[in-house]
Amino acid sequence: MINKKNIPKSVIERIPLYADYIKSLEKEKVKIISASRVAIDLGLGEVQVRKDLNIIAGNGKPKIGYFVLDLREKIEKLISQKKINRIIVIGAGNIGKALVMYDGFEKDKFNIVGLFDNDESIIGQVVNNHKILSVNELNKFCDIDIAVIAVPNDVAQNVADLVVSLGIKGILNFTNQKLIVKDDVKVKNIDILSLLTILLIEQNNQK
Amino acid sequence: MINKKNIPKSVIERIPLYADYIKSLEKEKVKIISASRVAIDLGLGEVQVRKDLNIIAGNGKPKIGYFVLDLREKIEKLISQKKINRIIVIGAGNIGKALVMYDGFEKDKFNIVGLFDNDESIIGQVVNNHKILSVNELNKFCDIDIAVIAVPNDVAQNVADLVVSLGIKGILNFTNQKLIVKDDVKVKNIDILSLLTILLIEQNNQK
DNA sequence: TAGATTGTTAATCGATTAACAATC
DNA sequence: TAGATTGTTAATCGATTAACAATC
Repeated sequence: MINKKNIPKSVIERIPLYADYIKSLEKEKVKIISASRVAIDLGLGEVQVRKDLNIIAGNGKPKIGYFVLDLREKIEKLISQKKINRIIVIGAGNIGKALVMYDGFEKDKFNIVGLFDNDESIIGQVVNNHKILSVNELNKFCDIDIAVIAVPNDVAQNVADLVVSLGIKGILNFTNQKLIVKDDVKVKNIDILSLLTILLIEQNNQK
Repeated sequence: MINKKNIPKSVIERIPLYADYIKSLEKEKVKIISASRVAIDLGLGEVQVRKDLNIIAGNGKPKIGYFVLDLREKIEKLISQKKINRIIVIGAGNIGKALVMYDGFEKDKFNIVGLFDNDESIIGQVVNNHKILSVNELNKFCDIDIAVIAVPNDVAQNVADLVVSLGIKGILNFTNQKLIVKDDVKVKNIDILSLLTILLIEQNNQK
């Protein structure tokens, strides 16, 4: 694959925001948009948006703006070459089940293709059309883009090791455990207790 | 209240990590710890830890290190004056229910004191000892530290407005919707679709 | 041409890291 | 005293913002 220019981390993190916004513009049949308009609508700085869009798409027309269609295509290409991305969820507890029940995925190019657990007493149960499978069957699945880990903290690292050994390159980690992985594997953490704690500190620190 | 020295955002975000670590040291009866040991155990830079601990506690003893007990007390004070912090969950869908079922809260000084929804057909149901209440009853609750918003996107801002009007100063937002609030109200977003998208971009961008 | 908008270069800001001074 | 560890000051790095140049 041809090497892309490296996009700064901070810009990458804003791409989903732009993606949603561009989608809404297309729905409203807007054809052309200026950076300043985007900035106002998203509550960002104008210069920042101009720079971001330049990095992301890089072909705005002075005096005119950006073609919405082109922006959408450029952003789509950045996000993924594939139309549908395959996700597995490991851990069929409360969080795992909630994810499988969530119906916002299909619309947004994510497809949950497997739900796994190691608890014999629930394997075989069906949650929203997904049969809970044994983790032993994990290796039968291929071409997985992202694994969601929603197991108890103390087995999280083991599960991560397994997932990495299968060649999966993206992990969404719902546990409290900091996962150690090779650095070509990307991990995002959703640590609810930490976020609650940070909220308390920020409240407390502001008085 | 006396004004504290302002702790940088980046340091605040690492405090939960240190807090957990210090707790584990106390469990193992460790009395004294050095910054370099902390750095190794947490996989952080040594200088960063030294600076963080200095900001957080600020009374390390050269040649000795930090007293674990003192670190724990300083961190606790930063996190909250209160022993137990009161949380409400708004939205008794999959995510809301999963949160109420989660049993890691009590141990960690968070207490869910109310679960709310506006769907008449589920109000009155009981989830893990929490009766689902009507959002109309929200105003009967006081002294709430954090509201978790787990409702459909299109009503998220309304719920946020309500929550803010009740004087709540911390929001954990599970919706896709960017919430607009007064700036003395702190918001943390858990946007699963965005995180999945960022994972795809990072994978794609690295090839 | 003049004005609006993009794109680029420079300045600022905050966070991290490196080098060194202080101290028990 | 010497060595280990903290604390501080300076350098570096990345992200944001400001100022300006380019252009349709």
